[in-house]
Amino acid sequence: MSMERSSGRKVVKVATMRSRRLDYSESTRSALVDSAVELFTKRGYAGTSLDEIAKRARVTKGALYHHFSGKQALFEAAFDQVESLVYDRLDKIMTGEGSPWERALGGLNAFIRACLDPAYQRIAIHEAPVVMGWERWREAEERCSFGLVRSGLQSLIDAGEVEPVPVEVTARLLFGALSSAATEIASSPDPKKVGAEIEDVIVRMLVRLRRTEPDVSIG
Amino acid sequence: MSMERSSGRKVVKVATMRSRRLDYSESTRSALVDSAVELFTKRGYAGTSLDEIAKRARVTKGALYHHFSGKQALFEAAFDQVESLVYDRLDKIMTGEGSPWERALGGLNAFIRACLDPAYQRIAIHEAPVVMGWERWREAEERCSFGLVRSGLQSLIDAGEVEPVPVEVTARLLFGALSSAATEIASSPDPKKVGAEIEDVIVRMLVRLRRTEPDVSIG
DNA sequence: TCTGCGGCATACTCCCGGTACGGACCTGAC
DNA sequence: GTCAGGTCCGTACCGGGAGTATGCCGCAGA
Repeated sequence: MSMERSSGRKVVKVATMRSRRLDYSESTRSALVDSAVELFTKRGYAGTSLDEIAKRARVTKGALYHHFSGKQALFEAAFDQVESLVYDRLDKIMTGEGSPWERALGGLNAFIRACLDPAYQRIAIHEAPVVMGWERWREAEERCSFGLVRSGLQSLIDAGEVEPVPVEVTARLLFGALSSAATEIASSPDPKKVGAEIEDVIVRMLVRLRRTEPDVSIG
Repeated sequence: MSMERSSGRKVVKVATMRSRRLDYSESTRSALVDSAVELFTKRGYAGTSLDEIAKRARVTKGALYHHFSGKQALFEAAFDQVESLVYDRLDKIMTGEGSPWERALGGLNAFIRACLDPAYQRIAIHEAPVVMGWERWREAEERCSFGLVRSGLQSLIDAGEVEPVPVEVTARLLFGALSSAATEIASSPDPKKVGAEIEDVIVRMLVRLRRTEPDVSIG
């Protein structure tokens, strides 16, 4: 974003310096992605024209097609941006400190909070499977949010915290429940309240799966 | 479909008889819906043109726009058709004979089998929320499949079969899990196997919620 | 038999995704 | 310096598809 000129100050040229051109190019690219995220979130994929996106990024379709092969590719870039933000947050929690149980609960809570973001909602959860095609979406989620859900569940089992359920299937069901819950939360008049209710029900479900009954510390 | 002429046989005109014109009209309408279901299932909403749909129904866009206000309206008609088929089957089971527990398990099984139908998959579960808008989709599901899930859960609780969980939220989570499972099942190389696995996990979850441990007759 | 209208076809308009091409500007070679 | 080549982006255009305007054809009611 900061595109200030060096205002006369002589800059030392260390080795092959990164060209200013490349900075500009990257800047317009990210402007396009930002614009896409915003408009796709507001009006959806089908309801947004490339001209609008380009205009909002203060360029033309020419620039857009220089950076992206088409509308779908731009959508995927927007998807990546939105998804990676959530992933980073979750990953930090899930691989952080605390017991597997605490980390799982923390991750659950973080995911539900992430679902309050309209962009994540509409782009990553709702439209992505339709726009990108389900196969491709699943593949992408494999490396992102869903991957964390599965590994979280796996470590709970490994740690002997919960009974050995079939990981793959259970994780998919859990992720599906969470995804739909996401929409429910975001479109409810009181998202925080509904979010808390949902979290509560899921935690109680998990507790039921627990082996060690004593010392059940629910968030 | 049966458009046979009366072949000369004199037909008695009882009161105001249903006009032949109306039969024709209704027939083309349903032909359009059938065509839409088939093409939307194969190529998706965005990938299907109205000309294709009309052509497959052996009419033109003119007829299409006579019966439907636009592409979305036609999609909703296709949605209704696909959804009502599944609903009828489920409703028959859920309100049929047997204990609440048996009926719930039967309904679950029927739903998973319904998910093997590509049309239900793609139209009702996948694209409907995006095409119709999530609000409208939710409203429609309220009266259809989701309504059955909730009422099924409710009667389980009323009958004292499972512990009194928050019905609304739990039903939503369950429905979300089932919906995503639907896709998983249909796009797997061995749908029947995956379907059975998923059913198994969900049943085990329900069993955990059960109050009366003895005499647990699963499937 | 005439009129009205429901059912449908034809011929367009407009919007939008995608393509072709050209021009500005930077960069490196000589 | 300058010239070639390449990157970055704007402009003009094309084709397809959703939606509209309009008119014909034939059945229904008088």
